[in-house]
Amino acid sequence: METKVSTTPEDWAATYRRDCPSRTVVELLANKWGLYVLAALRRHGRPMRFSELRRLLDGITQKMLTQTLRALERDGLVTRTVYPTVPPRVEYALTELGVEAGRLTDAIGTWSVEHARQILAARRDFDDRAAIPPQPVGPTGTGPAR
Amino acid sequence: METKVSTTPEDWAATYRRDCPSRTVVELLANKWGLYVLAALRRHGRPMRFSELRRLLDGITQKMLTQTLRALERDGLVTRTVYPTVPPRVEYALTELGVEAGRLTDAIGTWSVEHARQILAARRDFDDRAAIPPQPVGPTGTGPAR
DNA sequence: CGGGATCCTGTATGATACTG
DNA sequence: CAGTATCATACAGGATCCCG
Repeated sequence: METKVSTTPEDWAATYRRDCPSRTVVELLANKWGLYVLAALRRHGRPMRFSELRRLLDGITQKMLTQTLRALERDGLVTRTVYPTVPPRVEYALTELGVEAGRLTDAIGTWSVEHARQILAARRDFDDRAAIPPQPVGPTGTGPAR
Repeated sequence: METKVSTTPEDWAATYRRDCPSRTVVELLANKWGLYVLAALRRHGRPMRFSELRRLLDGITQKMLTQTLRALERDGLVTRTVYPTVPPRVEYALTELGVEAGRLTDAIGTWSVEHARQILAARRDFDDRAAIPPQPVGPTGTGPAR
């Protein structure tokens, strides 16, 4: 209530409908590679080459990178410029829209880094608690050596 | 304002490494259901019941919802409270951390709604351009009709 | 170098049924 | 109601090979 956004609860309800167009947009951003590519391009501040992105994003395959870039290009978040030089040279740059989206994905990336430690701690904690032998019952051994 | 740890380009580089812990966090948020659940809880402003979430998030299966909530709980973003009433009643609430994360995912959801029209237009445009007949080549297909 | 096209497998996700 | 357990499968994603 304290936050003043232009979207109303009614808009949100529509968002949750599986046929809401915005869902396809969310799903574009809510995918690790799409998110990383956008964040990387935004942080880099200038166009990047295909291989540059590939090298930066550890673990991404050529297929996934191509696929991701295509999807982003298709939705108007990045532009693809081909320089017909001898060794082909293709650069990807963010559009205005892409920069905006990049701000959001960048924020997630940054937040994740800043809270990774805390979250991983909570995770270990949870796992430990779940690993406690299932034996709360009975006055038998307080500590079932199991 | 939260303690803003100045992120440097070097930090980012680490982010892109597949073994960077933050990646697991990103992947928690960068998934449509996780994103929607967080956003929904945040927008709702108060705890929600399992079935409430299920009804709201059109298309989510009980399995996915459970799985998503578990993951969020594990990472300390939501708390799970069970009221041992006759018909079981379980409520999910955001933790402080969850509220923060929710701000980010909410932002993505909101942005997606606000730009869906524009993005879908770009998408149609792209598809149309791609659909241009692969060259109404004149006489005798120059290329092997495969 | 920057992909396109294939092939192939693991996992994510869905559908269904059962339980406390 | 709020799950857990199972089974079935679609699709994401990895590995390869090839081409302009």
